[in-house]
Parts: sequence; structure tokens; C-alpha cells
Amino acid sequence: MTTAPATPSAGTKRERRKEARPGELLEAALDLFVEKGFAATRVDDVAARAGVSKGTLFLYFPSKEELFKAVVRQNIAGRFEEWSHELETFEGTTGELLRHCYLVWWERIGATKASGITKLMFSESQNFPEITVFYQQEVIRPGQDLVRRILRRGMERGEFRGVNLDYAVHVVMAPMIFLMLWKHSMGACMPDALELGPEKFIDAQVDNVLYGLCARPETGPFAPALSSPSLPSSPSAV
Amino acid sequence: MTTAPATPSAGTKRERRKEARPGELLEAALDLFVEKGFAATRVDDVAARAGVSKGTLFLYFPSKEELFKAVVRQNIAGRFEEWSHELETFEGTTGELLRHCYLVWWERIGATKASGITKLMFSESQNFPEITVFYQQEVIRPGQDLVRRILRRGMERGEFRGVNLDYAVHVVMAPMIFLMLWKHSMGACMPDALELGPEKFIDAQVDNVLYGLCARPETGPFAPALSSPSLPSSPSAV
Amino acid sequence: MTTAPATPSAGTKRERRKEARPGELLEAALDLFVEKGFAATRVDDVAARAGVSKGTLFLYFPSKEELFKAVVRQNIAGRFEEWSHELETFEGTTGELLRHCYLVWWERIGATKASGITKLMFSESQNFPEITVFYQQEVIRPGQDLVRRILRRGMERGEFRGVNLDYAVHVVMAPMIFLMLWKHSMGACMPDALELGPEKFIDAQVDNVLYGLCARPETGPFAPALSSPSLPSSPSAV
Amino acid sequence: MTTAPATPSAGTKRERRKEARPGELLEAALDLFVEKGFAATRVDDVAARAGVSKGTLFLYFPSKEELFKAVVRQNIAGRFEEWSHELETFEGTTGELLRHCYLVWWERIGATKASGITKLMFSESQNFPEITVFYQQEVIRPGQDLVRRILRRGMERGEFRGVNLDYAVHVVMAPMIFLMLWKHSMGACMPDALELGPEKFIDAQVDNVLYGLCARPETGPFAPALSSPSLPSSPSAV
DNA sequence: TATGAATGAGCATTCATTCAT
DNA sequence: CATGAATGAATGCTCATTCAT
Repeated sequence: MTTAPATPSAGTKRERRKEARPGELLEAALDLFVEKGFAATRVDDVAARAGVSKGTLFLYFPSKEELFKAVVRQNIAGRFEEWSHELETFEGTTGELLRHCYLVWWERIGATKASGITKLMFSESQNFPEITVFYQQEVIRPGQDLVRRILRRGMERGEFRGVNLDYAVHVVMAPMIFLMLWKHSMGACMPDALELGPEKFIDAQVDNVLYGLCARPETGPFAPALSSPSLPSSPSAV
Repeated sequence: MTTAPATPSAGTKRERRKEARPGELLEAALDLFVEKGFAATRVDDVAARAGVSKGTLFLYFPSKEELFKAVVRQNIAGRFEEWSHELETFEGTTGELLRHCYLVWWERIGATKASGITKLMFSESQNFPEITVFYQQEVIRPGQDLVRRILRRGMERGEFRGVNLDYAVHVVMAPMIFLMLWKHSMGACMPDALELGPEKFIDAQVDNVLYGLCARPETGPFAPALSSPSLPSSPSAV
Repeated sequence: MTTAPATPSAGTKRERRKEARPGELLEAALDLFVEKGFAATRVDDVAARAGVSKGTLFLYFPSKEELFKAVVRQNIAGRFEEWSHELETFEGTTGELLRHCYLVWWERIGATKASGITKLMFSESQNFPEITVFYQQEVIRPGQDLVRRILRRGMERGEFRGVNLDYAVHVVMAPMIFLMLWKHSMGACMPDALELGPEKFIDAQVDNVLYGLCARPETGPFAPALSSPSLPSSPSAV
Repeated sequence: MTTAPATPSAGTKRERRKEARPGELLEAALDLFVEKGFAATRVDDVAARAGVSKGTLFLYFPSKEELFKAVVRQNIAGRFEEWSHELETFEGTTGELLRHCYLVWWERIGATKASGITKLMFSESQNFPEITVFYQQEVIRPGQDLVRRILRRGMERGEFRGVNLDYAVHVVMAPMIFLMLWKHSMGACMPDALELGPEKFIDAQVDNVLYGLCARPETGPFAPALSSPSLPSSPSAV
């Protein structure tokens, strides 16, 4: 109090605590939201896990919903810019890029607690419209845009067929989302092949997805169902 | 219609009501469980929607959990026997069988309210262990067994490659489950390509899945990741 | 149905059932009231144990309270006349009469389910005033009158000291009532010396009671506290 | 009063309230439990009588059962240590000690609301096994142990006959328990001699009990029924 | 800044009684 | 006579949010 601290951001122990509070609360909230879901998580428990009182939590976050939004921002929404940059600087075929994205996505989201947030949103979006709107704007749309840019890159380079992007985005994301949801619901309750080795599952999915997307001389035995109805997939689409 | 009553079991008006009650309650419960989820559905609302008092509901179902189980039995679990029989009498290639299954599954489950039950289970299994156990025994296991039998049929006939069944089951089911979950969560809140035409999405997924499964002379540019690790499916996989 | 029954009271099997109904209901009610108490006994259970429907019970007894009153009348209140007569025809000393009364009381009430009714009344009288009034008029008062007559007999014959009847009645009844209440509450939950041999307890109590009542030349080391305050029983009590 | 606060522990008005709350709730709960019994007492009413909301009650006591246990601890169970000490320091004959105990017991328990708890336990033990176990461990057993020690003291000093302790304990306690139960059930509903002057009743009972217990040269006209069957207390008892 | 005591609406389940058949 | 379907008021317990200190 009497002597000025060298670094103004973190002086006394108490002040350092004060600055750390939001982070500790967010970490505790992430844990509990992932474990119990949004509605079933009690703010008392979040505060207790962060080592503060319930009142203090409401000092930093005006409501349970705002607390959740902050968790989403810190763990997912706030990282899209970095990912977007990584995507732009990637060199190599778009097939390689897509495979790379699957892998890093698994490392950074799928295998971490962040995946629990996706599960939570799928579970409770109906009952909390305000959160859902926020999540769509901050996560879903940026995420789909990222995938769209990959697909366009492939199509512009002639590596992918001309496909209806709205469908293709879901084809690309479906296996990853399924993996997260399974892991945080049924997979948590029953012994399962996915439990220990999701990499194999991802590998198979990437192969299948790439097969559906890649430009091929002949269509083979399978119908080109990904094709945009108004934009036939034939060479003219390239 | 003119001579004898169609339903001989119901004489008086009251008896007809009594026989209809369970069905009316189950329908109301299905609607609300699908709309709100298990925890957020109030039994008062179920009773009100069925046109009876809260007490009457407990006359037919001893608890909210048992009510839910009855809904699951009527809409999903009770129909596996029929599906199993259809599977056995199918004639044609296993690829055609799989495509057929995707279609009828979409007609009977995916496009109906029954799909909401799957979404509900993925959402709330963590918080209601007793229901989860019931669902795994009555739905998940029989469903996976059905898929396993299809895959075995393909492998025994030489139509499919030798694959690790535990993974392949998930590869087959993932797109359908994703479709249900999306439809009942994000899809219900935002405009989406899947909303109106999921058939196209299904088509694309069937193609991809069949590509991964079908026996081919050469493996092409993609690694055969579906192969069982202990039972390599082809020399080139080594 | 076609031939008239010889005894008009019990003809066809159905009619015999009809006449037996109240008795079967009363027996079932006694069992359950004793086991659970008044409030905790459900009329559904009474009807079910009697083999009839809930509606039928209300056909014979207009309410749960009336059902209970009927149980009391059949098992206790209706038997005072007989006991009163037995008391009048007894020959022997009043001490012997009192001991005799303790024994037959134990046989007919204390050791039977009827004792459970006393326990029930002590337990729930506060919450059911109407029943309590009934019980006081039909059971408590007649019972106390019986004891009073015994005590008066002893005093008139010079066998007992002059005592305040209002207190003496309680002194006589207290051990028996205690025995019933213990048996149906704590005794039912914990191993206890009273459980198997209440006769010994009764013996001891009779001795003590008689000691306090009997006329004695000298009062011994103990104050004659039973004496009526206005009518000192002996000079030493002054 | 004017200078320093009497209670140094409570600073602000709020803190004083907080410290007083449990006591206020316990007092309100004691009143209502005694008046209505355990099952018939609504927690809302307890809270209202203490001047707080229902939620506040559950802030201090996690359930109705725990609230009741706390009431028992405060009013009975927590005072055995003090009583035990009083017993050890008593000087005089064991007959005097017993009479003394009856009197102080009446002052501290019998004449206070605490006696209502005993009545409650006798009434509802069957329906609430968990509470019953607690009560037996915390009240019944310590109470019986106290009586046992008095009886042993009398036997060791040669003042009392050799008796079966298991029965004698009940003989000693029966009159007091009867008094409590009567007062809180029938006595509360009908005019009664015990209502205003239980001391006289107690006096009579003490005399009778002491008569049964005290060592006497000859057994008199009454059988020594208190004697332990396997351990005859004196040659004359054979 | 931090606390934590207080609130009160919300919810699954029970049960005596009624009455149409 | 007999049924049993229907009712609806009653109750213990939870939890996000507020606010006095």
C-alpha cells in the first residue's frame, strides 16, 4: 500500500487474487458445465470450486447465462481468429489441409473439455434460446465459415468436385460432432470402442469424406449425391 | 362399421376413455419430452395436454421415469422385432440393404417425433443414470446388433471388406444420429440446409459409408482405416 | 337363485359375501391401523386387504373416521358390558379381583391387536379431535368406571385404604398402558426384556399397586401418597 | 447495558440475527413437533413461526429429519452428561436419590415441552425408522443406563433387593413415561385429575416403586416378581 | 471488493373422497 | 350393490438472484 509495485497489474497478493478471480471462476464453470450441463449446474458449486462465495461470482458475471457465454468465449469463440490464420498459411493440397484440420481440431477441442460445451449446446439449446442465439453467432457460424473456406479452396484448385456447400459443410462436420456427443453422453456410460481410440474413427471418417469430395475421372459405383442440384457436378462445375 | 362396433372391447363411454387414456398420455408425453427434454418437462403439463389431472397421470404411470420408459417402448424399443424380421427377408446386395435401411429408418424414426427421444437421451443421460441403463439395454444394444448383422452379411458374402465391427457400427450410425441431434437442437433454432431436405444429406452419407465398406481391388489413395487392426483386410494394408 | 334359501340371512354365495363384507373390512382395517396408525393407513390398502374395491369400502363406511370408530366398537367398546358383568359376579378378595383383571386384560387386550388401538389413540388423538371425543366416551370413561368400581369395592369392604379415586385410577392403569405403548413403539424396534415376558412385568406392577392400595396397620417407611388430600387416610400422613 | 454490549460475539444487526436463527428455528420446531407430531408438522409452519421463509430453514437444517434430531439434541440428548454428573455426586440413600431423580426429571422434562418429544417418538417411531434409531442411541439407551446405575448403587449398598435390571428399569420408568404420554394425548383433550397435580401421582408411584425395590426382612403377602429368575436375589426368594 | 443470509417460486408425488357406469 | 377412474389440494425440498453489511 505504501510502496508502489513495480508491475502495476499484480501487486499485493490480494490484488493478484482479484485479477485471477474471473479466470478461476471460468475454469470452475467450464468443469461443471461440462460435467452436469447448463441447467443442472448450480452457481453455488461453481463459486465453491473457485474458492469464492456465491455473491462474488455475481460480482464478475451478472447472471448464470453471462457466465456461460464467457466460458464459451474463452474456450472456443475467441480462438477462431488464430485458426483462420493457420488455414490461410497452409501449403499443400486441400485434402491434406482437411486431414490436418481434423487432427488439430481433435487435439484442441475434441479431446479437451471444450468438446463438452458443444455437447451442452446441442442438449439444452431448446430451453435457453438466448444462449443459443449467442452460440450460433459466435461459434456455429464462424465454424461453418471456416469449413466453407476449405471446401471453396478445394473447388477453386480443382481438387474437389463442385458440391452444394450447405450440405457439404454438414458432411464434413457430422463425424466430429457425433464423436463429441457420443463421448459426453452414451460413451460416458457404457464401454465402447470409441472410448480409447477415436483416432481410428477419425481416420475412417476423413477417408470417406475425402472420397465424397475429391474430383474423380469416373463416378464409380456410387451416385454423386453431394452435387448441388442446381449446379451439376460434372466437369462443367469445375 | 354399420353392423358391429369396430372395437368390441369398449362398451360404455367411460370404458372407452379408460382404454384411450394411456395412449393419450403417452402421446402428450412424447410431444413434451421431445420439445423440452426430460428434466424440463413438468408432469402437470403432460397431464394437461392429455386433458386429465395430474393425479390421473400417476394412476397409469407410477413415476415420471416410468412414463418416459413407456414412451420409449412404444415408439422405439417395441419395434425392433419387426425390423429384425424385415432385415432377414431382404433380398439383394448388402449395399442395397444398407441404403434401404437408411431410408426406412429416416421414414420411421428420423422424420418422426421418435427422433426427439434419441436427442433427449444424448442430452440427459448423464443426469438420469437409471433411464440411461434402460435405454442402452432396450435401444442402443438392439440397434447396434441390427447394424452388426448387416455388416456381417456383407462380409460373409464378400461384398464388404473385413472391418473392425466396433468401429464400423459407429461409422454407419454416426450420420443418422448427427442428423437427429442437429434437427432437434441447432436445426430447430436456425435456418439450415438440412431442415427441408435431409434426404440429400443421407444419400451423400450412404455413398461415403458404402465407399468405406465395399470390397475394392485396390485401396485407392486413402488408407483403409476401417480395417481391424489385428485382421488386416488386404495385403496392401500392411 | 331359483330356490329360496332356508336361512334368509345367508343364501347364495354372493349374499354371504355381502353380509361378510363389513367384518372383512373391519378386520383388514384393524390390522392396518395397528400397523401404521390412523393417518398413515391408506383406505386403498384396507379395501385391497379385504378383497374389495375402494368404492365398496365407502359404501359401508362413510369415511375413514367412521371406519375407525367401527373398528373400536367391535374390538373394545362393545365388550365392556360383558366385562362389567364378570366384575360383578366375582367372588373373592378385591386384591384377587384386581390381579385377575390384570391377567384377563392382558389376555384379551394387551396381548392382542386391540392393544394397538390404544397406542394409536395416544399417538394421534391431537390431530383427530372427533375420534378422540368418541374414544373418550366409548372407551376411556367406561374403562375408568370399571376400575373405579373395583377400587370402591375394596374400600367398602375395608380391604383398601381410603384413596383419591381420580389418582388411584391412573396408578392402576398406568403400567398396563405403558406396556401397550412400549410394545407398539420402542419395543417393536429394539430388543427388549419386555418383548418375550410381559407377564413378569405385570406381576411386579400388580404387587406394587396392591401394596399402595392395601389397608395396612402401619404405613411403613413410605408416605401414603395415594391418600385423598381432603381425606387423610391415616394420622401419620398429616 | 449502556456502555458495552452484553454479547460480544455479535456485532452488526445481521450477525446477531444469524446467530439467533438456529435457536429460533429450534424453538419453533419444538413447539410444532410437540403440538402436531413429526409427520403432521409442516416445515413451512416452522419457518413461519420463526419468522423466516421456508428456504431459510433449509439453510440451517438440511432436512426435516435433521431439524428434529437437532431439537432432540438440544432439549434432551445434550443434557445427559450433566445429569450423569449430578447422579455421581449425590449423597444420601439410594431411595432418596431415586425420589430426587423423579422430582428433577419432572421439573426439567416432564413439566416442559421436552416431554412432548417422548410422546412424539412413541407415536411415530414405527413410521420413521431412521429417527427411531437415532432416538434409541441418543436418548433411550443413555436414559436406561442412568436408571441402571441408580439401581446398581442401591443393590451394591444393600439398600435394594437383587432384581433383574432389565425389568426393573421399566418398572422405574413406566410411571414417568405414562405421565408424559397421557399429558400429551388424552390429558390434553379431557379434564383430568393428572392435569393440575401430577406431583401427587409421582409421589404415589415412587412409593410403589421403592416398595418393590427395597430390601425387606420378609417378602410380605406379595411375590417378589422383580427378582431375576436365574439369579435369586435372596434366600427367602427361593 | 467480498460476503453469505434470505428469499419464494417451482415440482414430483400422495391420497381421501366422489360418482358415472 | 359394486366398481375404479378421476380429482386436486397438500408438502418437502431446490436454487438463481438480491442486498445489507
